Amino acid sequence: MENDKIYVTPRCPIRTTLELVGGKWKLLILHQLHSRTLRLSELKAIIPEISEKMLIQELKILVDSGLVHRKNYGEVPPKVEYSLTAKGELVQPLIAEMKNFAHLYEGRSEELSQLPSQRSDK
Amino acid sequence: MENDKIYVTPRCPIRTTLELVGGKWKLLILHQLHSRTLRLSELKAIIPEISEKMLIQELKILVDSGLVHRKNYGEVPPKVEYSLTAKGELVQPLIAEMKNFAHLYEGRSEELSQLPSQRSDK
DNA sequence: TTCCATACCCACAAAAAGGTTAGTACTGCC
DNA sequence: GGCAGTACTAACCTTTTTGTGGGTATGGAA
Repeated sequence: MENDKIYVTPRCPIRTTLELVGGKWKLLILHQLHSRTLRLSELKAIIPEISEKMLIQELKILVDSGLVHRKNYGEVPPKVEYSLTAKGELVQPLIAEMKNFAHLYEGRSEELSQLPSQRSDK
Repeated sequence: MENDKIYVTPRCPIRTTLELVGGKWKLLILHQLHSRTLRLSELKAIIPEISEKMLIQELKILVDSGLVHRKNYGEVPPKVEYSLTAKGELVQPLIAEMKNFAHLYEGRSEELSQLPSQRSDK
């Protein structure tokens, strides 16, 4: 069996996650959609740095990967609402870990020694 | 914490984390270095898909950001060992969450004791 | 009629990320 | 001398990602 040499290549879950939520914007979008519904224009206002094209493009990818739900009201002027799917809500603990890591990384060395692997459960 | 009108821009922890461990390779390298010391050639063998240039480049960034420790033995032929710093070990829960997310995304939430059927993606 | 607002699309350009190939320095081995 | 092994550098190139500036459709308001 493969014992010593565990190559990272085959179906690595880290890579899977990277493919799903990697890049500059996806996690920020998913974070803003956490437990609420937003329209495109609202997302644009909340994340002003993202270009409209990027926002639309990333939302489409997230919809295609099943993390975001898109509800089109078919009205004029257009009205479309975005929200997280059940799978999309699964990124929440990941985002929480990222926040936690960033805070620990930024000069809170005192608390380094006291937490081996604090996990936030719900 | 997350309020209605919180813009994502100013010193967002998600962005901080993205800057530190974002990209295609950093998390894979950090994962391999978890609680062990590896030389460049060993990392190269474990992650065969990464080019040597990328590996060196990413390692340098990780050293600069204080996540990885570099020990140069000053010998000839060169011998350099890489390991995680205390801050570097902090990414472990993050990686664990990514693994967890990937598994949940792929629909293994309820079939823990079952043999999952081969899924061909990637 | 003209304009507005919304959620898009498209062509193109710039920037970032990643990859390829070559070469360096040093020592010990044959 | 010629070559192998190791951790790197540097020049150059390709691919991917991100950004810019335009345009579309529709119905109602002005």
